[in-house]
Amino acid sequence: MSDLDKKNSSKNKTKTKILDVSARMFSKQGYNGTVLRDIANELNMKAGSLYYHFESKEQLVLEVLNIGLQNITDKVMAAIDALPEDATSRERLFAAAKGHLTALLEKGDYTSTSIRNLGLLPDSVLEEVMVSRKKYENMWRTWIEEAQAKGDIRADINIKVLRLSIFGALNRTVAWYKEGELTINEIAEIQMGFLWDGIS
Amino acid sequence: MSDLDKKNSSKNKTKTKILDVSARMFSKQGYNGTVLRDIANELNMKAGSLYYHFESKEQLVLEVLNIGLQNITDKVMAAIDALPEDATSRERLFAAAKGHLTALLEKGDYTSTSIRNLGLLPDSVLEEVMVSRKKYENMWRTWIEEAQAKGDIRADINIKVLRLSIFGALNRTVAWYKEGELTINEIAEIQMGFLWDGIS
DNA sequence: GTCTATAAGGCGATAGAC
DNA sequence: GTCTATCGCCTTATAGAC
Repeated sequence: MSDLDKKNSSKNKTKTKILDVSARMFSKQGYNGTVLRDIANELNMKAGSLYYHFESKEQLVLEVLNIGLQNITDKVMAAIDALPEDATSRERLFAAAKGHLTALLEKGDYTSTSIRNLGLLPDSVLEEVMVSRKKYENMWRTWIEEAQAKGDIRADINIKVLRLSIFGALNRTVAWYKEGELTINEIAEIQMGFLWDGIS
Repeated sequence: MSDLDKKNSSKNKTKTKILDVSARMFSKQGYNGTVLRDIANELNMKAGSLYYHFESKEQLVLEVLNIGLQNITDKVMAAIDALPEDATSRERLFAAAKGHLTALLEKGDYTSTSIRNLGLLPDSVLEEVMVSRKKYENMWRTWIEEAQAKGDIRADINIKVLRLSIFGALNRTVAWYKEGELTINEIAEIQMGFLWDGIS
């Protein structure tokens, strides 16, 4: 039995449901603003029962964060891998942005838990999640450096500030995105378009 | 005696100190992650004593939020007012961004409390602070609309997404800014430069 | 696997002494 | 204005029945 099968087997169905509800509440109300009783209530369970599946609240939020980061990494990697070998820097960065934003807004409860709570979590949790977070950021760093090396991003551009500005603009989208008006891909296209081509 | 004098008179010195400490802790640890005993401890006081100055924790955070918004509005308005009559759209928006970022990073405890906690606060607090927040956002909306009307921002630019992207990029700066490397004005200049001129 | 019951401690807030 | 003392409630977490 593969890891994936195990994850979705009935054995762990309850655990998955707990994670889903937790992700939703952590991302909406914050880690400190979410109490285990609320999570249990939503599942018609009692708070104590959660401890059969998780050994602590910290462990629970840690799993949510790890799944979120995995989701976003997978989505962005898939978007990049789907590109042809000879894709331009522009295509590469726009594809990455679309993947990032899709993971954030579509299955966003897990991913936006980290955005909403980063800096507000117990230190022990933060430390554990930082490693994979740095890895994800490094992927972007690489793509941006390559684009600048090829001359597709001007040499005078501060790419550290650029990367942080991209994350800033994209991540903030969770605070104002409403389904219906613009598609996720359109928003990513618009936001990256500002940066790539300018607005003037 | 003017309002300003009253604010700084010895009569309200303690209240001001409580606000300062509260702003720092709310912005760093979040509203729900900050307990009144921590605030009192920092001031060599007991938690109960805070209630001589504030009627509740909600009232306390509300005052912090209002001061923060006032700070940022004042700073941005001052930056705009300092411009000559015939300033260009570019100068206007860059000046606003510098003012915004300065208020955010320099006296940032008050201002970043709202950024850090928005959506994680009691509804009653959120409602009260929304009015002035909308007013501030409307100032930006106006400047951006005027710039597009003058043709300084291209007609095909989605200015709603633009405004939200500017806030996203600028506000996120609180998460990574370190004194020493780049000045606040340089960061604002760089970030607005990406948007105005593009990076390619 | 989930329940009830409860421990052990933290929280915001209040009352009254000083 | 600040203190001590405490109330009433809520929180995470555990133990043992079912």
